Amino acid sequence: MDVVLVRWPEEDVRLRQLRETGSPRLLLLNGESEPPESADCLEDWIRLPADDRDMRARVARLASRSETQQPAPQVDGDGLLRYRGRWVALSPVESALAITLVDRFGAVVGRDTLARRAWPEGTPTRNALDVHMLRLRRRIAPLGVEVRTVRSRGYLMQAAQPRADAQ
Amino acid sequence: MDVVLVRWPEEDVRLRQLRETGSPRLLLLNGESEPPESADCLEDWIRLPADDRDMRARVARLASRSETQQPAPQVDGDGLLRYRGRWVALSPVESALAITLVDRFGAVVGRDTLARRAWPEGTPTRNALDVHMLRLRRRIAPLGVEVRTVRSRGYLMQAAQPRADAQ
DNA sequence: AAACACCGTTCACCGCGGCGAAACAGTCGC
DNA sequence: GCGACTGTTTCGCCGCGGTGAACGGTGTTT
Repeated sequence: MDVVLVRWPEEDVRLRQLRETGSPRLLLLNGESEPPESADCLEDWIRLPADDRDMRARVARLASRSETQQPAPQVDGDGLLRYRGRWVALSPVESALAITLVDRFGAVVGRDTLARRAWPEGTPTRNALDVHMLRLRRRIAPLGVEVRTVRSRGYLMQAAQPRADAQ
Repeated sequence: MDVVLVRWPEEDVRLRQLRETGSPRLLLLNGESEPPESADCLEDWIRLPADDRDMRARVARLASRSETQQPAPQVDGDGLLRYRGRWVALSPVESALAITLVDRFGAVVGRDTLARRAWPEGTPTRNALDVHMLRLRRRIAPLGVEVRTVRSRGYLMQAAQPRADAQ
């Protein structure tokens, strides 16, 4: 959803409308005006005159909040997994698995679901899925994407978490 | 909860700790630093030198948000306990216990209620519930959730209280 | 006050099964 | 023929659920 810029306090009527509809909005404070008191997470403000970078950063933050979703990777028609401007090539089996995982990014996908997508005719062996998952993991690691195992439930793809093993 | 002021980018180690614990924080940007990209509603930033009113306004807004936001954890259909954007996988028994506790987040749940939910056919031994509760406690601790004992009444799940002892 | 029963915590251990990972082998395309 | 892709076997770790036991705090009884 687009972030709306509102001059404040001049456009307070418009501001009230935006608050009701829940639109993300950035208030542009003129001169010595008092900052608004709203605690709404979709509202922010900046005092004019403002650094252009700062304004863009606040707009971007509001936009990111309004989407609520973390950005998911994409698998294009050529078997490339794209994420944050970078990509890696996937093999056919890995593509099928990645598409299924990306489709439910951040949520668990069952082993049976993955197996059906990758081998509609029937899984070759129980272990085949494990091995391909291992290969997929290693392939996508450089992009900052990881596949976590949820024991006896399935696998989950997400943005790589900062490792806590440095202790 | 008090709002913490963090110099940025100098104190990025401290910032990471605060993000993990979910403490509201205001980043003080030095000179020409780039604004941070976090979309977290409990994080805000301001560029130095700053108007004192503006700083107080942002601190007040963060404080207000941290008070109004007391989200309960959620147990999704795949046995993941989610809290503040992070999650841990629970075993089946732990899921049953966690669902019951989350259902009455902040209130006491009797041992018999928990036992019936986890073992509808009857508790295996007297000790089973205690052991699983111990395991659940340790599992959810990294999320900042704790289970407190109310003697002869039951257990209570809540956001982890800051420890009084040094760490 | 001492003894006791009750309740809860924590640890060590076992059996089972899911999953990870390496190594090897077969197939296909350039 | 070389490398990429795929499938299989094998080994072994570790998560999970359950049990017994030691330990400690609390309230009650004698």
